[in-house]
Amino acid sequence: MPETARRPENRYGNRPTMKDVAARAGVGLKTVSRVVNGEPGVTPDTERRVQEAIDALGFRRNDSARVLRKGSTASIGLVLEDLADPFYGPLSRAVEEVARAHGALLINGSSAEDPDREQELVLALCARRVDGLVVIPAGDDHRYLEPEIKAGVATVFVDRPAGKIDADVVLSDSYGGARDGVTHLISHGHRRIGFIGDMPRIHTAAERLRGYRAAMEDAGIPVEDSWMSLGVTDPVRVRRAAEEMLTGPSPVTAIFTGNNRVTVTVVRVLAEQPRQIALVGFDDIELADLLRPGVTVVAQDAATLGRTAAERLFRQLDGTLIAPERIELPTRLITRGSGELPPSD
Amino acid sequence: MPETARRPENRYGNRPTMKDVAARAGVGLKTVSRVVNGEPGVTPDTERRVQEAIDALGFRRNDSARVLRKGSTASIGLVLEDLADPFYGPLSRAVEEVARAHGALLINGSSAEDPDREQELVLALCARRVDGLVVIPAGDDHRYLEPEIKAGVATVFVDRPAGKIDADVVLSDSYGGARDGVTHLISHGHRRIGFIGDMPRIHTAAERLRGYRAAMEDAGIPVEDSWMSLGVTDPVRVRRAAEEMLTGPSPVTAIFTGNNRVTVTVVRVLAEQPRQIALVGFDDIELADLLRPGVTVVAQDAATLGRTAAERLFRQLDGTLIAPERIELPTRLITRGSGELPPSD
DNA sequence: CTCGCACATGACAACGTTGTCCAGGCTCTA
DNA sequence: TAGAGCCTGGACAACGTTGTCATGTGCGAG
Repeated sequence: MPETARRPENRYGNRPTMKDVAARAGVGLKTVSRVVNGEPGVTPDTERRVQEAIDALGFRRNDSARVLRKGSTASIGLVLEDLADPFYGPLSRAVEEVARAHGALLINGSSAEDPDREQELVLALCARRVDGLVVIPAGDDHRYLEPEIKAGVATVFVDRPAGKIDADVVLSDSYGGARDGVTHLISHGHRRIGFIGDMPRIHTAAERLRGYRAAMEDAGIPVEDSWMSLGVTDPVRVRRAAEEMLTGPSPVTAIFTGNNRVTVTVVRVLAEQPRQIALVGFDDIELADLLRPGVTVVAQDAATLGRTAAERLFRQLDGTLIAPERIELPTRLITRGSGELPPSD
Repeated sequence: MPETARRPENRYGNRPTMKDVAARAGVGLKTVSRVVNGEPGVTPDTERRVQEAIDALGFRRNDSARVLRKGSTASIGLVLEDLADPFYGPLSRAVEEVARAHGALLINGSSAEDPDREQELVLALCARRVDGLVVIPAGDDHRYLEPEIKAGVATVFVDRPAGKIDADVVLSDSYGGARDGVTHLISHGHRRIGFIGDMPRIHTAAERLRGYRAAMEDAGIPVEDSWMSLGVTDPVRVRRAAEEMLTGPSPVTAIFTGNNRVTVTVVRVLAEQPRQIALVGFDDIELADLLRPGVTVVAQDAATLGRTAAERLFRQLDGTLIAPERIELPTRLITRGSGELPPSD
């Protein structure tokens, strides 16, 4: 039996192919293809016969083969830090909506803030020949993407800029937002203001820190080291950092927090304090308006971030876009009470 | 020129193939394949030559072709209601983690609670020949999936059961959870208790309503129609529904809410009321512990839901699993204050 | 020295689809 | 009635990879 088995034991059983449909309908292979794709040049009668065969066999076109033949996968990849983070939900959804409008599916993965995992994911997506990539970078060196981009994979970075390559970037004005937030605290009489943020190797964290420093400098306030806590996001350490700022030799009367997770923890800590401490947080958080006091935040619009990036991606694919660009979206200060508390000493 | 162009104008430019690598390395096509896949039977020297050619050309294996040949796509689909809903973030992430552990990518889409869109998405995923599907159903008839399941697409439904087909289901004990929550209110002296939930055509909503009714009946309390509001989730209508219950002829002293979105809105409404109204909500919400009073909830574990479903999916693929099963995960009552308020009249 | 064996390598078909091209049958017109 | 032109349908190659099998080479044992 020199002939190889007609059908290997695939995971997806033995699904009917166009050939099977053609045989059953008594027509040629290509005619089935025409019917399936709604191409012209098929008599209504033939079409009906083919359609019957399709229904009878439960045929469904194998897009893998189609992709191989056509070259475009009609899918885009989204690599973000953590799907479970409430900040990325709306962003992800916005990207999906745009993809859907362009008839593309969305493949997404979480990098868990690990550059290696980011690269692994991105390259896996490239191997699948996604048409484009929306990446929220974890690493700071994306030269590994150069051959891919050159090969035609549309790429847009979101939330943070790409490292060491020239690419489209869509981000919020972290620097300006943080400066506004801290200036807001200063305008309410605060001078000893703490900052708790993520590792400065993360671009947004560094920018927000820069905004904090700028606001303080504009007001002529020298910043003490003990007021700043960097690279701290897990609840236990944020708690300790906040408590130290509040009880140190030069205790702060207000805190600016660098992202939603830090803000949530600090809200908890402040709720336990005997005296009232002002707070402004970067990123909006749900129910912030219902707390007493309400939490004043510098809000960024995650959905717009995602939508803008995805639309830019598809414009790259259209060929409408030429040069990479950096788009910065403004933030919005939402006052709810916590940022308007006066200094308590 | 009867010969067709060697390379059509693909979206992804002209990427090098194994053939190109083979030519450059001066070896056969199959040898390149062996190197790329780490198969044995290649001299170190040959391997080095091939590897050099790969690096020089920036070759990356085309997984579309691989998929076509091998039959398995190493990817699974997740269809949920809305990626942006904080309840689905952790679920989605959990599914992704399990997929990752099995070397699979995750393709996901939002049905927006629209049965047609759900079907469209699911079938698109099937056409891509995903190995399996995790579906949070929007519709209540999934017979359209029968040919797919028969063809070998592993399928697990989450959060709500499949309609009219026999399939694996993983869900929370909505009935028991709701009954516990309402019983909790009754045990704190409430008799006029309101219920605000989603459309009863959604299984979880119906089950929670059933739990509410059961708890009331167990306590011998006849339920008045004006205490129940069904099919209402958007903030404006939830607000109106809540206000009507509070001011009607037989005003409620406590409210049980059927999901996180409803809970959030009701919390807002209750914060405006002159008298204190007790509240227990289904689904935990972030910062619920920081509100005054804290929000008592019936919590379900979205991550465990997702993880359980995904693990079951891969056990289907292993062939370890035979018969479809229905797995019900317990809920947990978390008391924080709002559910322990006494009746205010 | 030779036979056989292990091992490295490559030729070839196949996966299921789509693009190209050609054949046959029909209608329409001169 | 013959030729031109259109419409329908099918044969075939190609997409880039992997599985099967055949070939060639070198080496050790008898």
